[in-house]
Amino acid sequence: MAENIAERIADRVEAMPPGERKAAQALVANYPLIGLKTVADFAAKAGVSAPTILRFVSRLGFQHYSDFQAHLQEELAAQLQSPLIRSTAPASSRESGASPMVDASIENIRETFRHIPAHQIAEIVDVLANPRMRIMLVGGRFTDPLARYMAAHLTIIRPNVLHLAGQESNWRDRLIDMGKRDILVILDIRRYQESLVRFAEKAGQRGVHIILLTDQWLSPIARFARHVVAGRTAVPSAWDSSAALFVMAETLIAEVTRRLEVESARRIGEMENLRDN
Amino acid sequence: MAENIAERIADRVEAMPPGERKAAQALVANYPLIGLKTVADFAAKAGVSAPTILRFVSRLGFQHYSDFQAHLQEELAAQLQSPLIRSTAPASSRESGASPMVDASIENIRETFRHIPAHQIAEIVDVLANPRMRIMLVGGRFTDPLARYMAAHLTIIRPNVLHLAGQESNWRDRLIDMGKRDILVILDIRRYQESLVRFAEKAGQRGVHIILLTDQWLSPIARFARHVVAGRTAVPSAWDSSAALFVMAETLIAEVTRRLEVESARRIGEMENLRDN
DNA sequence: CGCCATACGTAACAGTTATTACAGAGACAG
DNA sequence: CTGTCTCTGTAATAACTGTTACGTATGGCG
Repeated sequence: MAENIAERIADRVEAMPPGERKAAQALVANYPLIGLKTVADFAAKAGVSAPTILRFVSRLGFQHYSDFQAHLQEELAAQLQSPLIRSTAPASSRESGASPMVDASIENIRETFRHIPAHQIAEIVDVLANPRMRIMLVGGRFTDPLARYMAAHLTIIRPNVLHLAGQESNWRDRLIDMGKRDILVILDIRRYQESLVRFAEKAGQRGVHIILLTDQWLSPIARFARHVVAGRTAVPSAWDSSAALFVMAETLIAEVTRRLEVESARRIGEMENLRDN
Repeated sequence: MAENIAERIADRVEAMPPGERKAAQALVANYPLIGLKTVADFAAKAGVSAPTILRFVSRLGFQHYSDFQAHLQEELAAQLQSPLIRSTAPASSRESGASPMVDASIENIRETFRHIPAHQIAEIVDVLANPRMRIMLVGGRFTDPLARYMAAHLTIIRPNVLHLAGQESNWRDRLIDMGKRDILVILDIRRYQESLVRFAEKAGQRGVHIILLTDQWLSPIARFARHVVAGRTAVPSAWDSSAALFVMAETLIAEVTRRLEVESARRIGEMENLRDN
């Protein structure tokens, strides 16, 4: 379905009459641009008539010339999106330039991932991908949105995902139900919130598997956590940046999704069924 | 004459009226493919009418839309023919080591900011830093946490910041109080949520100043928005990445904070007083 | 040599497109 | 508030585009 048009041509070019073969040659010769022009232009370039072009695209499986063009455009779009293609770019603005804020964020992301061994991420993913464990997520004042972000994705691909929202008292009472089969993902950066620390401590005592995402100075929660991920947060701003932790969150989400591919596919299918009714 | 159209846009975008500026944004956001489609398609993507598109290309120095398209095609042809890009890729020499996910995220951030002129960010900051305007923030399924993140910061440095949480019906009823003195910050990436579009449309009709953070394919809300920021989202994952938009959010927060430095310092002082009692 | 099937182009048609003129909406100075 | 100027969308139009039907040419086979 999503196959390349160039390949499709190569497959069928032998079975084509001479005129259409000329069309095929002209198309691959300067692929794919003439395919985006009008039928008349295409025909002139190929040295055939317009109807021959239409018969050609019809043989490729497209009912309308516009379908054919749409397909070519999609291919082009995918190709242009791959980041490495940027010859027309002003090369100067490349290395830095954007803004100190952006440069610092990128540097933070790089540094954060350089200091984290791959096996540590793998271990966390193992834990998060275990469907028999219940996942709870909570964050501080500014990091709670990141917890929500993770929860929004995880809850789609696996069961038993819960974001602890609202007031501290709300989730403190949940402690009584928590135990060794629970995972607690905590996000906490400066200034560390006492309420979170207390909560984490009690959860740790009950055997909850704590995964902490924090900054490079390490929240005191690190003492109770089984896994600690430290992200760089320094940027030229009055605030600390959570960008590195955000990318970390997305990375974890992506990996867990990959791990649960089969299970989650079925799960998503069921969800869409439920939505249709 | 043989200059790049993207550069030509960057030169003249400041002198353009708002509608044509939206056209410029839409074109730069996914350059250059929408420029190769029909005027009507281009107009729909940009959220303006067809004549505005024609005035836009006219301002770029093209007498006919077809001239404009021809120029774009030549650029594309030159770009596609130069094979140096992929082979001499400098990204490998640079330590790309981390992971494809991280590399893609960094590249997305770079690309996003490269496509956004500095004055556009400045304009948005101007609006957000106006204390007489009320700011409301809302997001879609996965982007709502970003709205929360922005709200959490903005609400500290200035008054009248409100995150629209929960069900659609909750905020739809707020429309009646909304008008020209309101700013609505909307985050919306694929797959765009109908409820958000409807909400934005009605808000736009009431004169609300809409700032849209979306992906490179532009949410349909772009039609109603006064400011559109398009972030790259493609990563090697089953999900789209909001990392670029996250950095954009942090950048906006940082800039607004800087702008309001004096006012917010007093405000923060008062807040701490209130907390101590 | 004659018949048939396939391939191709010409020409007409219908739908779509770019383009233009015009009027309403909005911003701004007086 | 009033007039003016800029900007923008609506609607009509003229050019063009894709598409189809049809006739001609060509090559193979009896």
